[in-house]
Amino acid sequence: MTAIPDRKRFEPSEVEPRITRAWLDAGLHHPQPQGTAAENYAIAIPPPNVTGALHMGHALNGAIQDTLVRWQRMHGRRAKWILGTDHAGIATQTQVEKLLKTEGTSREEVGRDEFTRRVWEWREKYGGTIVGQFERLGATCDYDDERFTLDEQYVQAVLKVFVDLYDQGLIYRDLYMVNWDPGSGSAISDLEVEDREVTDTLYSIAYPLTDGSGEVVVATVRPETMLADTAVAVHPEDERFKHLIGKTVKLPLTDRELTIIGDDYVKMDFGTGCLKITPGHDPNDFEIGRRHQLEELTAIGEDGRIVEDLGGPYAGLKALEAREAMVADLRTQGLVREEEPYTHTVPFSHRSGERIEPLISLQWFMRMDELAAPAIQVVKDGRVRIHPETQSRRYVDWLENIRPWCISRQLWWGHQIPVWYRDQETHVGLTPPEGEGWERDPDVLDTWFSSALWPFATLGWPDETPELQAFYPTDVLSTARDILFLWVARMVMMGLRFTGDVPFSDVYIHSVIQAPDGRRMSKSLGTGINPLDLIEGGPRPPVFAKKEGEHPGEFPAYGADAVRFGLLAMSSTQDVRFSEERVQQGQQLTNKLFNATRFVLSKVGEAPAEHPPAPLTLEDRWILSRLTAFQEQTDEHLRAFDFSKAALGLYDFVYAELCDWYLELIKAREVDEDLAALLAHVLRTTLATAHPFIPFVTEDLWGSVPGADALLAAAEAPAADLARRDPEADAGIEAVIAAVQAVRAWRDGAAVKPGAFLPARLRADLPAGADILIARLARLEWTAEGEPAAAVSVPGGLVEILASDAVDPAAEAAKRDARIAELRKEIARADGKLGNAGFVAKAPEAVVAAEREKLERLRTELAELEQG
RNA sequence: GGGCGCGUAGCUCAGUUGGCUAGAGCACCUCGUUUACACCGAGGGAGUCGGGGGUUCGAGUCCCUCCGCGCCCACCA
Repeated sequence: MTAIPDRKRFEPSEVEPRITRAWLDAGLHHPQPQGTAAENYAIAIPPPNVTGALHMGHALNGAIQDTLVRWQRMHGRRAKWILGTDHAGIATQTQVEKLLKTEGTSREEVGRDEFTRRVWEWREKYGGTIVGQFERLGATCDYDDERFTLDEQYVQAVLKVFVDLYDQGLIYRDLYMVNWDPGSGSAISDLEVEDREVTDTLYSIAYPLTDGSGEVVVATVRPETMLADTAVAVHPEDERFKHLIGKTVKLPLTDRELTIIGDDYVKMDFGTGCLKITPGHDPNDFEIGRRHQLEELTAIGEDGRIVEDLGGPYAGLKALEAREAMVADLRTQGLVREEEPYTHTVPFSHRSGERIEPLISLQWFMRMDELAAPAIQVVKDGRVRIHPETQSRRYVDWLENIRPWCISRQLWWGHQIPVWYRDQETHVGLTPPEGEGWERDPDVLDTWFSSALWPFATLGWPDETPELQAFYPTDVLSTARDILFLWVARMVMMGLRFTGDVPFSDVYIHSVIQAPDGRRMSKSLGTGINPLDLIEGGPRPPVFAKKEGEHPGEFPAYGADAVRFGLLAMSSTQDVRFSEERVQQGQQLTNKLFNATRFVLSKVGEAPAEHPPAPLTLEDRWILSRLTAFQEQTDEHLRAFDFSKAALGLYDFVYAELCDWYLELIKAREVDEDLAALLAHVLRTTLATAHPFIPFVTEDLWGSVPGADALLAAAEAPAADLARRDPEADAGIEAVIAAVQAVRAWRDGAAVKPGAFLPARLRADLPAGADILIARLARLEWTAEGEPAAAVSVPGGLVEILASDAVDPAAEAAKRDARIAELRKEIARADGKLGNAGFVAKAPEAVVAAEREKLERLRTELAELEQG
């Protein structure tokens, strides 16, 4: 037991490093792989990118997961928070490419092997940053067992999954339209594409009929793709054009002829009603092309330039340059009928930010329908529960409409696809084929392919390891909404397929924390905060200025507890705006606990560590009752993933019930052994219950509390003692509080000296012992002598303030009249309600009775006042 | 175009299956050097619950409609 430092404030910066050390030394973050997954508790961290630095989302999610893990650990479960990082293909490769550029070289120049070596080197250097930042938050991840999605063992798991799925016919290679990202020089999946609104020019271009009988006019925003047109389509029912079906047109700028086809995809009322069909460069046209067995031509290559064989004079131009040149030529030929600005949504790469170029290319795909069905089932039958519930609908909808997943990426950083080619032969396997002349597929797998195996590949799968035995399936997966499909759904599918079990039983989708103005937190917008700046102090970005226009100043060093508390308190089932006040509230809470502990310790000395004795007084019974309720509610809120309520409930208990009332109520009491033991018990239980939320301050204080040995983080949380629930004491102290508040309000209004004890008479029906407490906190002195000068309504009656210098009769009369008016109004309301035959007849009896009781109470109070 | 969600005090948000005089934190005002805490305590003002309509004895809560905002999904050139 160590003495609490003699200061008036909790100083996180002094405490946190020491406590972190103690936790790490104790090794509580690293449970032995024993027992079964059912009796143990596990959370797999959403692996941050190795390139990443901690942002608000990590901090919030870190606070959530650590709260859960600590809570379960303190309830006796072997708890493992699986830690690791993701190799993050595109993001990491881009970083290192940038680095190479500063060195005046490039990926292509150094070659694949050297490039990969450089990425590893880079990873060794910067990859640890984010893990250290989690430690700073107080996160008790399993630092002794850190994984990386490119660890040798993990690679083996990924390759095995690929080979198995290939053998089972779910993975195949196909020539198909993909989202080509010119930024990364790779295909990307549908989920990595985001739509942005763009204003383009919509060109109407005339295609002359070959029989010279006229022309059809098509509308397009991408004239440069016309070199790959293979048809013109009209709606088969379109009276204007249906007679043209089967005829041909001459494709301008070329010598080719296109057939006019009918397809009901074409909207008659949009554009010109004629649609140029370019299967090689538009996903819809691709579908139409396959329906009509059209040729699939490529006009724009993977480098974003017009290709040689179709390009003619435009070959080698970038797509946009080609557009200008072609439109100019079309104008010269008089074929541009109309040009108008046109705003529409266009796909962009989520990663590189460049406009997607739909291209046909040879890629690896995974068929998803067969995997999706069981993943839908487990959510429908509750084996996987998604919180909040509304998200499960999104999950199911997406899976029910799932499409093949393009899993190959034209990158060098990642899991290289285990496929080798030699002439017409293909070898798919965990090891290279025998013989000469084989060449391995240069592509790597989509990063999410390996992420999908995270909950079991981190535990050693496919080997039947003790870790897998002890911690799979995991319990909770906590993440942001945007990767429900990218990651969560795929983990469920892969988990079911390869382990035969769900990867986790609960998915918690947390809020996204936005800037105070409602924008996304983002570094480039200047709307982001580095959580470490909140913890340790740092610049406050302008959008976070306390008052608009004022200099934003600096964040004070709030400390990790305050930040954790603040983030949990502001979180919700939907997106929320960042609120520095909540963090401040957390800081105040840590300080309050610190001082409350100092106070209690000054009272209890070496209190016995035993259970509290039978409580002696009304307030003792009350605080034990409230403490029990607090424990129960905290558990309940955590079980429901309601972190905000849990955090705010903690604040309320500590501030209101414990400090404002209980500690004030006992201040004047002599602290005997019983009271000391009780105080120590209440303090220990409070610290233990609060610990998962604000681990540093509670751990620090725990070291000074009698009867609390070793580390709080490793201690067993005291179970809520239901026998201590005491409705009678609850009601009793509630009445005391109401009475004290009423008298205080009266005193304040009457400008009575705050320190003065006023003579008064209690004419109210209150539980035994209440009178002493009221007198103590409201500064009254009960006496039989004296004339009443003022009356204060309290539960069960009133307090008569007796005449003294402190009371001004005129002011009293005015206040009494005001209260009488208020009462009359409320009585009229209640009277009207009870006079309503419908109400009395149809409302539940209890409601009617309560209303009657209330009316009675008000009438009594009115009578008392009018009489006085 | 579909789907989900939101609009409650100056700000950020709670308000369980409709039912005590609609709440909290912060901000604001007043008072207080009561030895745990001024990063504190006590007290106070402040809301046509986005608008309109409906169901009901009773609506912040349920239904319809309109307005404003956010997110997700979707192939209109």
